[in-house]
Amino acid sequence: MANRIDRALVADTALRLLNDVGLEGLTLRRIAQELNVQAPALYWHFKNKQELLDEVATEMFRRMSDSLATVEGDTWQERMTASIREMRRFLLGYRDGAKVFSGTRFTDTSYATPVERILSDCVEAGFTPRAAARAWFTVASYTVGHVIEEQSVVPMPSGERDPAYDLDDGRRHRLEGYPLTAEAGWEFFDDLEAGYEEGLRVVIAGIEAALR
Amino acid sequence: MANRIDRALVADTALRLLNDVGLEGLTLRRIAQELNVQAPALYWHFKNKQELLDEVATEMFRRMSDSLATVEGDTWQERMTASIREMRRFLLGYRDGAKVFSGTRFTDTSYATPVERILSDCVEAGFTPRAAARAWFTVASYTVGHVIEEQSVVPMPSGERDPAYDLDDGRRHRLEGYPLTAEAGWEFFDDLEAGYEEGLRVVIAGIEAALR
DNA sequence: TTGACAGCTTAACGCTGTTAAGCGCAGTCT
DNA sequence: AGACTGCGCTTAACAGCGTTAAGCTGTCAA
Repeated sequence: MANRIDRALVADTALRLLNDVGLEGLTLRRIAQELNVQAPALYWHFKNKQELLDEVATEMFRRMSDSLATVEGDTWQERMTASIREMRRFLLGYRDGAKVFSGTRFTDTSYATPVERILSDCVEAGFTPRAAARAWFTVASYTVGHVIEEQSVVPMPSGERDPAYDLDDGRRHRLEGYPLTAEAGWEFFDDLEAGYEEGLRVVIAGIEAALR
Repeated sequence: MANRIDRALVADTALRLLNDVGLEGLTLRRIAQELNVQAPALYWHFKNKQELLDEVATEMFRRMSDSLATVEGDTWQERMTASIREMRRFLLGYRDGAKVFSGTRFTDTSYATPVERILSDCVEAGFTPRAAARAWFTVASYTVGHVIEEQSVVPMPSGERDPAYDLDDGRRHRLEGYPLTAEAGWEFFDDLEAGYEEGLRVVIAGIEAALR
């Protein structure tokens, strides 16, 4: 009778749902409900929930692929910066995006096209293949690690901050005697984007200095 | 009758249990069982499971505090490298250590002492307080991001690899036409420690170049 | 001796991921 | 045409999850 579902449709739906209910609320029953289907139906298409989440992460990467691969810039530094900046933008675009993305296994090789593009751009700029790979992993690890922290401060893509991270007088008082640590909190939590960008400049500069 | 429990004992027990059962198996009932107590008893000491996990992460950091703060080295580069290397060692020492650690809120200010020590070391070396904070966040984000990926390849502290990440012929065949990507997998998955160290050298070099 | 209250137990709730069994329909083969 | 096959789903159920409510027990103060 009704429309059949497949892996792609499930991943699509789960990804749309993610922004409403978060990773914790992303249950099989909730996904199934959105698809007008019963929960066990999902087991026809995925062997378990982890495999479904892997497909979701893969779909996330597929959606950013074009943006990562088609950046412009005169130097490899500019292009790598623009690429990874796009990746952060996409991760921030999904609730718990970085947590969903990190440590999950891609279900196919659709990631290969944009990655190959980025690596070959580096190689053309004079990197050895190994150095290109290391540059990418380094800048990607930094970005994922940073965005995970960012999303615990600002959980929703819409942008409201978790008040637990407010830099209020309570915090200032608790950290009396630790002036640098107190100021560091301000440096990190006040303007997450500026902080990320500065760290990104650091990593790119490091690649320039240590890997070329 | 029996010994009473408190937050510290619960966090201790949970942390010990973590290596046996992993983050997924770390349930309130399992923790309670280990403490010879019923699960709801934990709610006397924590308002919910997240608060318990926050305490676990805080205890993780407390345990690495001394190692992070007492490193030796002639230059700030050596000392920062040694510090963050210790952090990775500790994170790898707990199953799912990086996932537990990342994005959780510390429950007290016990983190401040070692952080203050590290930041002041940078400031004495000529950093502005803001640059010191940024340097630390950058290198810590890289490390946490990297270790999360590492622990999805090598889940257990004991060291067995997840065979799903084997660089077998299947993978080589799937990535035909993407030579750089194929080699990048080798670069990343073959020797995780060497890869981390090279990325760390990159980040430190970047701090040297962009933040001094 | 009585009362308060910290710290636990027992019982139960609604929810979770997951499995087993069975149903209905599309397409193939005889 | 009619039986058969098997894909894709349903219904029912299970053990275990986090969490809440209520009640019990021992300790200490008044």
